Amino acid sequence: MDSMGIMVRKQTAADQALRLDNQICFAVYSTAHAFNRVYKPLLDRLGLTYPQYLVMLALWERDDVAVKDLGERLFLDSGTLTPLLKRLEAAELIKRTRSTEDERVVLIALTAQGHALREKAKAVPQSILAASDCSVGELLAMKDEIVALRDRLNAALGE
Amino acid sequence: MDSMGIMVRKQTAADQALRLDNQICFAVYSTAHAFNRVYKPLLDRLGLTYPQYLVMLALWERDDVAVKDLGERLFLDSGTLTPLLKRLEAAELIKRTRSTEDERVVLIALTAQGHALREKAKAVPQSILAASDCSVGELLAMKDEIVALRDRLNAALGE
DNA sequence: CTCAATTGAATTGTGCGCAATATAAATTAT
DNA sequence: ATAATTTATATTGCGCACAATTCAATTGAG
Repeated sequence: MDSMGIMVRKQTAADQALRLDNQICFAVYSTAHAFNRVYKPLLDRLGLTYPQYLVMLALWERDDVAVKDLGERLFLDSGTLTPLLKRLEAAELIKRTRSTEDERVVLIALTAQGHALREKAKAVPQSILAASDCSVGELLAMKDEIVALRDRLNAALGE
Repeated sequence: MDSMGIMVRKQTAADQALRLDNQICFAVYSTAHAFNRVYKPLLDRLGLTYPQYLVMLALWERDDVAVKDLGERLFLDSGTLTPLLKRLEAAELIKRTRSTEDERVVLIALTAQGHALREKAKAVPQSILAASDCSVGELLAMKDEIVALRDRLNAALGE
């Protein structure tokens, strides 16, 4: 109520918290999509989608790894990775082979083409940096903050 | 080459930039998924998915709006929104009606149930805040930085 | 050693996200 | 007024994400 006795909606903290513009989750969600859209034309030239690019980044650092291991590094499960990896295999960028030591494990290794693609990919980060219109230092600082948030969120899940 | 004349791979800036851990895009991507996983059990109680929750947040601020308008606020197109809105209509949270002034336009309005759901949703942000294990001030500061980045990325798209 | 429990991957089903296309309504140009 | 263009939404197809389930291989308890 205001002083005239007319019903006025009180803007509580809970009301404020529900505003779209106040939500960090929406900021993160919409920025992820913005990144995806900036990456799209660059990755089209490599014949990769953005999630496939992430898988290739992980494999360029270390391959001959289990699907499980890849999933832990990328925070993805087999439901996402299995079909994605089959598409990368169809594109002859990776090879999937059952481990002889443990027949449950499928090992992912890069093919020669998969290794070679890394050279073409080297140009990508530079383009992204340009699109972000931001210094490397600023981006790395933000990255650290966001990763810290992600890790706290993931920790909350495990409780 | 090192001093012994043995071939040693030089770690160039381009090599560093391809490291998964150095990529802000992966930080944003994986944090968006982490948020989604934290939201899931909370939103299940409301019968909403996370994108549906975002649509409801937007509508609680202003409804009786065109699909186009909703899309601009959420950075989504009709290919995403049309089926999502049909599901919200099936759940009787919203009503879709053709505008009489412009028959191309579909107006989205909340139903009584749609309005009512807002009360149940008020508890959500508090739970997210707790999971993020972060002060409101820190989160708002990060949010502003991320939104600024998103806006620069989107601006780069328009060029 | 045997059987239950666990583990790693694959499968199924649902819901985004988006490019490309289609369609109908409105606007503009001629 | 008619044709060409633009605009708003819908549809189709593909590729994630992820929950839930299945299945085979491995491990562990008794």
